[in-house]
Amino acid sequence: MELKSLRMFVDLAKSLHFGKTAELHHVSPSTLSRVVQRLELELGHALLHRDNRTVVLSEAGKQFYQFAEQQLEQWQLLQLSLNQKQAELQGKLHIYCSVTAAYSHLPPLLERFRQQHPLVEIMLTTGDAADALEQVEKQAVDFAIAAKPEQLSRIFTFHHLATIPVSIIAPTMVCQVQQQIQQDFIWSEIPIILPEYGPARKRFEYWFRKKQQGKANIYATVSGHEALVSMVALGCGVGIVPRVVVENSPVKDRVQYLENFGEIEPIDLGVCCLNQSKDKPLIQAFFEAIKSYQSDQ
Amino acid sequence: MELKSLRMFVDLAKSLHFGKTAELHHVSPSTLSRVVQRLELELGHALLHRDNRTVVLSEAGKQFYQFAEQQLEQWQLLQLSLNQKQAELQGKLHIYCSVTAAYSHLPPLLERFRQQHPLVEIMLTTGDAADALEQVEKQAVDFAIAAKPEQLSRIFTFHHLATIPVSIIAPTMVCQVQQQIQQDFIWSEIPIILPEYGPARKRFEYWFRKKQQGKANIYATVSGHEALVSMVALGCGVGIVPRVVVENSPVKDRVQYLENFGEIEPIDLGVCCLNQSKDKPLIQAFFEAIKSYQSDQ
DNA sequence: AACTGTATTGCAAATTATGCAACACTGCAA
DNA sequence: TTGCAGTGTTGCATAATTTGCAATACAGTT
Repeated sequence: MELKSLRMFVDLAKSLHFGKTAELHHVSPSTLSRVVQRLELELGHALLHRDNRTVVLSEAGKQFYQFAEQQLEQWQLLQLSLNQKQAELQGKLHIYCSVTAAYSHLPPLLERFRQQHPLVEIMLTTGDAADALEQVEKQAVDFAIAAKPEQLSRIFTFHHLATIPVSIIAPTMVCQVQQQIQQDFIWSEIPIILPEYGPARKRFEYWFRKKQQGKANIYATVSGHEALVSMVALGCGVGIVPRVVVENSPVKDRVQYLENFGEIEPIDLGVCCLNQSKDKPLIQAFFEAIKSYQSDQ
Repeated sequence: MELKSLRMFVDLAKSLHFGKTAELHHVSPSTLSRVVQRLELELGHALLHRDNRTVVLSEAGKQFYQFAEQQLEQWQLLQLSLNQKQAELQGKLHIYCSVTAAYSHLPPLLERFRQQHPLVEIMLTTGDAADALEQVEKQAVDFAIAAKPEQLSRIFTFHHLATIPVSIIAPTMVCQVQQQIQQDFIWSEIPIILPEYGPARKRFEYWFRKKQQGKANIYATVSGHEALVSMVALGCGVGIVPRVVVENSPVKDRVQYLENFGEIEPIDLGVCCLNQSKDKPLIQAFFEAIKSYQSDQ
């Protein structure tokens, strides 16, 4: 006996019309017919007397109607009570993430969390995505939005948020680099800009090694994907970054994606905290907000 | 949110042990784990704090526990109330069925019905199964347990009970008939005993016509499948009857089934009443008892 | 380090729910 | 009497969900 079924029955009891009630609940009349039949089976009594012309509540149906309204009301009271208790939660939450994630993935999660916990103060530190796990480990922050490394230490709890494609990008402006990629594409001659370390860099190294194209011509290593995009846009070289960083960059029109260079494994982006932290009320509440948000997608 | 899920949660809240509670409810621990997770998703709050060693109720879990117990109690009160009202139902119910059905199919249905409606008086008329629909149509009875004819008139409501195989039977005693069927099996020479009319007879006629074996040597036609079985047992001929009649006959050891003579369509046995009668409280109650019984099988 | 017991999860299989389309049916109009 | 309109039901194929096996993760104990 689902709450959804109870809501349908309550509305049917008021309208006494299968078609209209079905439409109200965005189901087909045949579905509503079966929902009612299942309720009747579970209860062991007919709830309605009906044929193709008339629908009336039976005596059992009248009692069940009251029961159903009561359940739905108690459910709402329970949720109100729980949400109010949650709203009472106070304190400060330290979050670390990249600039891009601060634009792309954090806002809806924060909105959901703050809806439920308006009294909790958020302190956000942004920086290089590759530093995220270290920040968590040092307990400089409560949790971070981070890319999952190949081998995640067992001291962390990781909750998946999104799968992020990684791409190789080049400048769109006319420059030596662009000429190089449009003519003879010799990888070992093209200046490459890499992150200092982190999942994107590891992917590039792995990918380049697979290509077996000699030594990479590393022009620069930068701290932070966003800076990397800027350098590529300026014509300094080609680079490898998560797509979402490009999409959220003010210079996204000045870079282009290089396609057809084989598969680069996407990044598993998620929320990451220490195992020992996950039972802390604030962190637990945040994880619940994430799950609640994700189950509504 | 199913009542079953609530019951599981309530027991889990008491035992704080997934394995034991799963066993109590005859499900696997993985199922229980998921049931709880679905409740948590639906509620938007964690109900338990747990790892592989400890399970404790969260604050939300404590409130939900009270909510769940309340729902289950109210559900029981509702059912008690409805069943008590049903028990108040009085009157007389006239039922017609064959002798065999009176032994084979009616008892559990009557038991279920009388559990729920002890004050209702039952009047049972037994007779030839082929007369069942006529008795209903004449309103000599309220309903009958009958075989569904090929074309059921639209004035009847029919509720399926069982699918009854139909068989050809012969005597086991040493006699002329048995010698005939063991030697040259010439159908047109074997004495055949048929019901006067009804679904079994129609099936035989259809089946024999398909066999294209000349004119049937009809030795006798009898009123009632039970009498037919007796005559076959006495060596008077072979006959065609629903298997269940044989199974409930005192002379069942004196007849044998003739196999490998092609498919005979089984009988669709059910409860049958007039459309205009089905909303009568007593008849409606009986149909509800049937459905309740059937859903417990 | 190995073991034990417990809760969780990937995944294939089983089960249930859904909606389309057809059906059954009744009241009404022609 | 026939045809139509509107309504609720049902067979069945498909989609969605649930279940349990087996593997996994993990913490406490030895």
